[in-house]
Amino acid sequence: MRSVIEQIRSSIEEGLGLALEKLARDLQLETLPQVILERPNQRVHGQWASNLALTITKQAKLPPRQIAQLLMENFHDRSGLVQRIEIAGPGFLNFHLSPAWRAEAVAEILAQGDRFGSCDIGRQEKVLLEFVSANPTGPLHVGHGRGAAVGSALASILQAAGYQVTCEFYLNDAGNQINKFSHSLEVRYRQALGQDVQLPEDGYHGEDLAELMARLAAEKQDSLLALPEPELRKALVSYALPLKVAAIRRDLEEFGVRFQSWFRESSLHPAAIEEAVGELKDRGQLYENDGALWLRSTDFGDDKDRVVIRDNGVPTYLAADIAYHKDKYDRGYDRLVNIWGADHHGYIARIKAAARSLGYDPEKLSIIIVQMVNLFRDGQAVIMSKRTGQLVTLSEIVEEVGKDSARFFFLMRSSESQLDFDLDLAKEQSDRNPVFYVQYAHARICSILRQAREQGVEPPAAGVEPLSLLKTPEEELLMEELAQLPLVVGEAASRMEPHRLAHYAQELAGQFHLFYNRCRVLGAEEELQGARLLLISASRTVLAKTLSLLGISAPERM
RNA sequence: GCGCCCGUGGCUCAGGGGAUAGAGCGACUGACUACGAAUCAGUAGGCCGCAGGUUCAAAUCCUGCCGGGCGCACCA
Repeated sequence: MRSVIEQIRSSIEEGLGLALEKLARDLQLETLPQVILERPNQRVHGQWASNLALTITKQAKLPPRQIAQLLMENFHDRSGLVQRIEIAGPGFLNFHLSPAWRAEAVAEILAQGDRFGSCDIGRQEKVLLEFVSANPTGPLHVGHGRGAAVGSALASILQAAGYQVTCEFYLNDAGNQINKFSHSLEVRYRQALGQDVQLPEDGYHGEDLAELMARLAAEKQDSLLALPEPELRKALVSYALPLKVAAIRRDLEEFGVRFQSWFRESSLHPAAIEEAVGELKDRGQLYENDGALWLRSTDFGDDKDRVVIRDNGVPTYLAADIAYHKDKYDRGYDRLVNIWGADHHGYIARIKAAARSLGYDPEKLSIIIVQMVNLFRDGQAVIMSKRTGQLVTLSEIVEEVGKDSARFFFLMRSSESQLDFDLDLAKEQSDRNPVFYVQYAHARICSILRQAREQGVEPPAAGVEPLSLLKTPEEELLMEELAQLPLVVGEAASRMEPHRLAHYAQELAGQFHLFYNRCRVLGAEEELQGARLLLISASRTVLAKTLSLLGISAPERM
């Protein structure tokens, strides 16, 4: 089902399309542009505008305003909600809607409740959304936090936009870094037993591993040292790895992030990798050089060819990742989406090249790059170093500033911009903190509704009629803002940009606060009071829905 | 050197072919004996990094430069 605002838009687009076709016949135009409506940035320009006349002025060999005039004469509106069309500026067509549209839009919100905001641009396509996928060799840090926030919000948004979404975490539980992991574990275990051994330079220096091994040492003393080294390391990994994975899972849950699927890299070893490599070989995409097997990724736009099987016969990380992506493609999704940190952007070309080499459509695979996060405390950048294990973990952030604030900060900027995360601001419970601004609007509404109940004031049955009483500019602006949600969800989904929802939340909250300061709800004349109660109730629904799409709570009291 | 991202009011960032470039914070001035002042109103503040080009129209697209970040492994 399409929302009122979408129906109006498509009705105008359709009418304009027909007008254009007629004009094209009269003037014998050949190529017709697509009719796209835009929201004018100024209210005096109406609710919708089209630049159609400007785009065909050259072809038509007529001045744009004259074309606009012809289009306007040929235009018929099916929705019945277009009140007036004007030609403005260089040749824009501005569509002004009749006031009833706002009441209809708000009535729809009240009728749909938290289902409002959905749209169907996804047409139930199946999407596999992979994100976080951190190595289970250490805790999640801030960077993972941003990826987790963006991924989980995007999942909700895509779902609301009519996609079937599966969230997947790719668990690197095999390969070289597990070897390094096991080495570090052994060192930590021996250290816990009092031995003087040092971590390798490229080992995992986090304190978390030392703690784990101290616990194990307390439990088993030195009994494990009787094992030969490979067995010892294996035993340490099988003790530590599940605990690390569980810790990651717990940190994510506390951050409001859940995965339907945890895909283990180890499940690809060796059969799936051999199969993928075999297929590349059959397709002539591999060659041998210096004892290693190389993928001809330069054929498909990569900077250089890549080793798939090392000269010692061990597959590279890329080989596993190719097998993993082959598996994803073979599972039959319509779209694959990966969210990667900016430090992995150089990897895009080779994985896309690999997909093409296997005969898959690389267009199906989108990779969202999330830029780095810089933490600030007391106005100073917080220095982090992965090598020395000196990093701020996600759980520390959540503990310090709270889940809601952390999520909002991660989500309020475009993913492709670096993010300055001000810890002091994020935990500040004041008007400087945007997340409180939005939540406060919601709490304020709840407070009014609570008092209305206590006073025995009943809002009227929801419908167009009572809502038509709302005529002040603040009321109209609020109603218009509320109606936008399905469009914002659609844009955020199709562009895969969750930050649009965070911006919308702030705008909507702002519009509500403005209304609140200008228009008295309780104590207004009875019918108007009723209408306003309906309006704030719809506002509550839309604010709560927007926040829930972002994974942020909508408190009734603060 | 090559590749990707970013450069927009003092600060942090939206806008990514269209009409007078927006918001928040910060600064200044105002608004609570009525529903939550965690709010609202107003003022000041911009050659949208620079230079070319494409276009009826460029912050937006193209090219080149200049800054900043991140990558450039038979690591993951």
